[in-house]
Amino acid sequence: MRDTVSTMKRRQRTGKGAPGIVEVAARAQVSPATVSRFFNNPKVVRPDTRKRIQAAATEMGYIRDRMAGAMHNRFSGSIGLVVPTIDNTIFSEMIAAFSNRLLEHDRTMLVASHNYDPTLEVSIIRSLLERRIDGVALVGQDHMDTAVDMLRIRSVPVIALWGYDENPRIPFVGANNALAGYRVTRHVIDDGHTNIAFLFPDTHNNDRARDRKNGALKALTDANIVSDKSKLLTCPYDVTESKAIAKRILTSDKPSAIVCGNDVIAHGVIYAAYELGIHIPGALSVAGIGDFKGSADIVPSLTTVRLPAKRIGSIAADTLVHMSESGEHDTVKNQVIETELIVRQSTGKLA
Amino acid sequence: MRDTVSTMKRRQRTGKGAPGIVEVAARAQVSPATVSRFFNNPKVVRPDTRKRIQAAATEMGYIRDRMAGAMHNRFSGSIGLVVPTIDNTIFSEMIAAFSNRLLEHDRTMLVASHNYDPTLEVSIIRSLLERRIDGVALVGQDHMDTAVDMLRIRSVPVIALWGYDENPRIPFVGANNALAGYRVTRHVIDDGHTNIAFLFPDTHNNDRARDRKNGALKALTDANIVSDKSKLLTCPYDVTESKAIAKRILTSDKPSAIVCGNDVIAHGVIYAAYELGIHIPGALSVAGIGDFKGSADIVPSLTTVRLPAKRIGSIAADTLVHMSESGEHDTVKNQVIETELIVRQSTGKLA
DNA sequence: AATAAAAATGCAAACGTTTTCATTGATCGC
DNA sequence: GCGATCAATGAAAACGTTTGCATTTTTATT
Repeated sequence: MRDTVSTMKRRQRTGKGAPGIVEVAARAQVSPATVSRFFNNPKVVRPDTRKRIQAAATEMGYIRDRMAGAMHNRFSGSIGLVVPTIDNTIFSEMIAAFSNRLLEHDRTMLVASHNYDPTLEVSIIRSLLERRIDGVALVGQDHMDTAVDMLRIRSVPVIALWGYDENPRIPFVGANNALAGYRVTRHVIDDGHTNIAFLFPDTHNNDRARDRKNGALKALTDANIVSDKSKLLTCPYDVTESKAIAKRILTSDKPSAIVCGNDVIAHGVIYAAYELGIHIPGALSVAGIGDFKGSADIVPSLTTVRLPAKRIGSIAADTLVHMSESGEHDTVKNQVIETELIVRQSTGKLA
Repeated sequence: MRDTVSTMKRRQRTGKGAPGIVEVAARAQVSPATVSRFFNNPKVVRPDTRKRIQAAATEMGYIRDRMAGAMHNRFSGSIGLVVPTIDNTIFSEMIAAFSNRLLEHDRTMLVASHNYDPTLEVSIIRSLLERRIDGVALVGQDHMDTAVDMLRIRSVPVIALWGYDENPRIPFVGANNALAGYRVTRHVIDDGHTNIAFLFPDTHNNDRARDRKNGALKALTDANIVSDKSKLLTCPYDVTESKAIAKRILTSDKPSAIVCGNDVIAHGVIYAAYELGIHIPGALSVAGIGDFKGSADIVPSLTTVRLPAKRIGSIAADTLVHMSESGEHDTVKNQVIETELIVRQSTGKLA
């Protein structure tokens, strides 16, 4: 009798007819425990029982309730990814790779973006923690202590993406951004340019941009070129803005080369040059960092440094899954992704 | 005594020292029930009690466990978004908007991509259902029956994005893609072009593309232009591929205008023309659909039809939250987003 | 100040699984 | 063919909340 009441209530809750593990068990003539085992560790149940359960489950359209399971399990099956922005090419390729790889591990991804606001990041992490995520990937090493502490206390596996640090507080999967900045600048210098402008994003709360910029400036000093403050411009990751800024600088300062914090910025610069009738690479060399989708196709094709976003995403997903499964949170090695200078048609020797 | 055992076990499970609702209750000198009420419906607890609980919670760094809560609650606080691809500009702007709006509603987003594979879509939906999502947004109306049924049976709110349908099986938030295709083609025709090529993606499992293409072809027949099969090309949403295909067609068929299934394809066409030294719009008109980020900045700026991706994302998030809260799954009205022809410099009168 | 009504809180039973422990059934060596 | 081992299953106690109902405290009314 009481069974009926409870069942009815459940039905109402979950919709018309969503069966639970006990309904499946009843139909398969086994106990709920066995059904549970069937789903979590099939090999411990005898083949013919397996078949019966499988049949019952599909016939009834059973879908497991991982939330209920997670209460014992410690694992929710979801992994978080916290990025500055989702719709920027910089991250969207990585997000996609991360998500796809997670799917292969039978995990789901919770993503959220904080727009470079560390406080918002904290509340996002809190919100993820409320959902019992099995691990989180953050971008870079610049985070509020609160954020890192919350994760540490609950011993949730964390890794930092993109950044590179000799002595990181969070293990990372990333590339040496300073080197990337150095290399691309060095390439431009090797082509004979000395009047070089730089378009980099705000380095506040953004260690990747900071490293790249520092690397770029180091190449300058190494070559004994005095860097002029007026040639060091701040520019967000946005084509429209970079195009506007580039137009300004190209009509006033007239540098012979522009090094950009990433490819999106460089795209804007190329468009600006086009509109002003400045020939690339004849009158102006342009270089980016990142090698985004489209950088090989734009005309002229863009000289840049390849930072394999997809690989970072996949490796991050693998690592996080491994960390959560093995419980080895501290023995994780930092993973340095190699970068590569890609010389294309947007840069050339100074005439 | 037994309390100690259980507590120790929990600690081990959740990490070193993550307090639960009962620990907070103890410290605040109230019952767990009251703490629960405090978090779910603060106004039912007396102000001074509220203060005590708040204090205890922050001091102990308590983070609620929504999974446990969800077992009674019916709501998990997560909403799913299933898209064909994540890293394509077409969707990433929408995903970002969806996510941000969800965050404002104190919900989190589970995203996954299926790469236009309906079977994979089904298993993604299953996986989301296992996580007890409160609602799902899908893209378009082309889905396997299994997918829709699984959701219906559990009465999980669903909406379809982007698509438009007179008589949709899923309520939608989208734009009239056929009209968009019609308008942009019509514009090109009005400029005097008759030798028009079309670059559209595979319309299999993609009602948006299908509608756009049909709209475009309708504009053709309405203008009594015979559409030549050889001018109707299939091209994925990818700059590299569209550039290659465009180069081919521009050296053989030499159309005076190319209408593209979306802006990404159009970007590729513009690059192709550049490389071939074909002047736009002098010798070739190019038009896209979508008005993506960058389409206003590319040189020449792209004539296209604006389909406000961000608005679709935000509205979808709002609608889904409302549906899940109110339980009104069936009274939801379809929401048509208006499109707008944006004439820029990539199209011009036939000389 | 006493009583009725309302508001706040506590108790304990859910929620749908997983998992330990115990039990049953099968298998094997002799 | 018999006990001994091992594999497969079942019964029941968790997991950390929420919530209906009962109880206490507060407030309003006279």
